[in-house]
Amino acid sequence: MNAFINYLSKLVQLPEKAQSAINDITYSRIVPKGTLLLTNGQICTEFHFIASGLARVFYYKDGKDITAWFASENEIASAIDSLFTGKPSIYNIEILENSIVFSLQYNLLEPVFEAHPIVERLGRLMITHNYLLLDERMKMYSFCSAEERYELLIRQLPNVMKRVKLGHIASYIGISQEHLSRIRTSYK
Amino acid sequence: MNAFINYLSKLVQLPEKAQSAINDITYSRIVPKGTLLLTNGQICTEFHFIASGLARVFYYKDGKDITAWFASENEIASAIDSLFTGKPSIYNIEILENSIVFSLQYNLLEPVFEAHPIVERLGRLMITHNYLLLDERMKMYSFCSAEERYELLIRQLPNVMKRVKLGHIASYIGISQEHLSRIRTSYK
DNA sequence: CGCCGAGTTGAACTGAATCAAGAAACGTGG
DNA sequence: CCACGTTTCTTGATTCAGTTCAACTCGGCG
Repeated sequence: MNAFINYLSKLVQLPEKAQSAINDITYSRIVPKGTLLLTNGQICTEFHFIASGLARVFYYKDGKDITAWFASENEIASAIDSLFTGKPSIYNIEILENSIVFSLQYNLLEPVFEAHPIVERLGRLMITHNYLLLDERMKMYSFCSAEERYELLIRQLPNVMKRVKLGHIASYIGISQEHLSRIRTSYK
Repeated sequence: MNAFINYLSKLVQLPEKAQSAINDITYSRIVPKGTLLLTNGQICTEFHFIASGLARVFYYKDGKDITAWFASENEIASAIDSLFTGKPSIYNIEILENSIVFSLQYNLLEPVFEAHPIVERLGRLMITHNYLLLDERMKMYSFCSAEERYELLIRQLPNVMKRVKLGHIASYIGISQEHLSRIRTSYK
């Protein structure tokens, strides 16, 4: 059982057959730091499970690079806007550290859903989980000051914080790099 | 076929049996303006389909009332933080206009999922849809000015805009009521 | 050494909040 | 149908959080 199936198995009990059906449409590889798994404008047809390493999802707004999401060990990185709609994505997916990535080919998933309703459930649970995360983030965004957002972040993603550039974090919580730098130094 | 089943049928083709299984755990009623379908601290066990009328989901942050979501005709209103986790909700659900509401008892849904995998799919698609909406909103939040957010809003929810109080809209887009008032008058 | 990217610091500026007061709109009872 | 209080919306003045731009520091690396 590989790292990806192991991750999925924590969400639902997956019978052997369902496991191998998923494996059949998934491939794994070592991805070097700096690789772009997706560039904006492309259609995203895979979703990526980061078995080890670190990825960042970002987009451009008025030429500025805005971090939308970080995905570290045992997390998912994908351009949901494209994956679920079939339209070109506005997101880029960048690998920040040498990583082991499992990529599931979403466009081959439909027959697996048909054959294994348990996988349908798995999909539902995974989206639900991410929906709750996003809802949490949304609440933090509206009506938290820059300081509060920073404090929440170091509680929520302490490990990621140490591994990424300051500018990436700043755009993730919606403030300028300079201001984040000041907040940070004012804490001790 | 009632309004709720009709709505669901646009997402997936629902066999008769699945329809009646859903109907069995759903009840409809007329809810007068001003009713609170949920108060924060309660556990939310139902999700509500607004067949006609208007609802608002909100929470309190430092004593201030913050709108998290509007749901008008053919939309869903629920406290997802509680519904999907079983924990008490931070949200309140308020009916803003006399409404016809279909309430599905979520805690009775599990056996329906078991018996009808198509309903599992329905659940997945509904969450996916809402996830994309939230993602859209998140992007608008980060890195759009108050004006830009207002403009986006009148394009996205033109009908809701005319029916709710200014303060509700202001907190929905994360600005003060006074500032929204100024923005609004500066447009013509 | 000297360059280069990343982070820090400073000063001026600005978008938006807050506080406070007034103007409309609304509903209710007489 | 009007008078009243209550709620909602607008307007003004002040304040503040956070941005912007520019200069500077620091550590790594050819």
